[in-house]
Amino acid sequence: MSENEKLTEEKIFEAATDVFVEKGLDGARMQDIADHAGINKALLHYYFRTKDKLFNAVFEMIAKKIFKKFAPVFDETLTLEEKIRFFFKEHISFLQANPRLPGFLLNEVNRNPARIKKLLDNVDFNNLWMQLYNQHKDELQKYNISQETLPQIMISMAAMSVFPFAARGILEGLLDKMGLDFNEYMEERKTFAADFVINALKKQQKSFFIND
Amino acid sequence: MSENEKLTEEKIFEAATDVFVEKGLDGARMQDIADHAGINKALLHYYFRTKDKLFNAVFEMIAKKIFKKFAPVFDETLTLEEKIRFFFKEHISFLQANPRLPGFLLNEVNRNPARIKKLLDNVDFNNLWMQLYNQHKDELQKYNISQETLPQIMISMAAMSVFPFAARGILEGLLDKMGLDFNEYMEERKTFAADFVINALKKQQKSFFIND
DNA sequence: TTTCGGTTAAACCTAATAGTTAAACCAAAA
DNA sequence: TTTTGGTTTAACTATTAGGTTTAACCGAAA
Repeated sequence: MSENEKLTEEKIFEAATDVFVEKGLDGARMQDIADHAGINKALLHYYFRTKDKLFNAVFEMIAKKIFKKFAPVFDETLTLEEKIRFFFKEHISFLQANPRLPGFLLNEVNRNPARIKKLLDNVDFNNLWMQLYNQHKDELQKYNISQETLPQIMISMAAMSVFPFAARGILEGLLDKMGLDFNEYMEERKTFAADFVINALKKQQKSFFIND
Repeated sequence: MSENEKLTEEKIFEAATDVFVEKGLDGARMQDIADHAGINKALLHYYFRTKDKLFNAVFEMIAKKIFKKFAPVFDETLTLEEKIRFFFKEHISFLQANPRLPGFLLNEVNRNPARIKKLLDNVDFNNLWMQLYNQHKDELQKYNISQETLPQIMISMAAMSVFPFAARGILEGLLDKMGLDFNEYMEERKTFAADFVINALKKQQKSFFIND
């Protein structure tokens, strides 16, 4: 019984995820979610009393899933360059498998910024930057990168990875007109973005060091 | 009379722009737009028969406004480096004055990609890339940049400029926790992004050239 | 003064939607 | 066999939203 219950709840949750991601909070319909889950509206409300509760559950799950994907950047066992390559490879791969998540998350957060507050409050970003800076102190100093520019760099990396998916509706059509395929383009981008960022950082090193 | 008519139409249009940008197509209410415009619902429908027609008018205006801001990149009178600096300064300034436009545009295009098709069909991108490539042939060859990587570079630039605004709901809270102000951050970003991209490109030059 | 076009007010229609309710259903456990 | 709990069916409520209608209003032009 409780087995069955879990199964139904999961079925609902997955259906709700699909519908909310595709249509957004405002555009989603409870009937549509019930249909997707293969159940009826009464049962849907029996499990998740209101649309809002259901949405919050879905939203929180997605937000956590996405933020978790940034974690490897704080993994200690890799060099800076390795981290950058690893990040783009992993992060873009994740987004290729979940291409609609960025647009969904960004839009819903913009509509209601309070939603993300709770999740953000659990993270000490100042500490994270410091941790990251200390992990790569020598590399960063060699490249003449101060702790204050770390946020600019990190946002730039996130931007290069996430933006094409958030702008997919435009980009896909644009690439299509040039005979390019979005997925191939993103495949290339994994290495392009890594090279791009690494080059940008290396160029910042003090002039009396020799580039290799 | 016709003067007055134009004025009312503009009033409605501006109100509709505000409401649609803030709430999105699904979240916007015709009554809300009428209230913002200081008129009643009957008159609103008298000027723009349906919500859809009104939205399309607003959407098209915004899309054109945004795309126009990319035009300077194809201006012939600047060097590549000048263009890059000019682009970030101008584009980020524009977005600072219109911070919600990116999120709005991206979201509505993702919900209904067909919306952007018409506008995209009027542009010959292959030709634009070629034009751009020819304008800076010597610089690009010196940096060892092929015509095929131009789209990657352009998207990266768009990403670096647009993404922070599209992700404003998250970024603002994040920066706040570090004692940073979003607007100051974006002010810095105008030069950071330009330096970043220029460095990345310069680093690509063939190894037997000397970086300066 | 009359006419006319933009405008208002208010009631109205219709469809959709979130959420509720109550009775019946049914498979599995007691 | 009886009980139980997840499930269905289907009708129902209340509310909201897009859009319509009609009569009245009002300032300016003829």
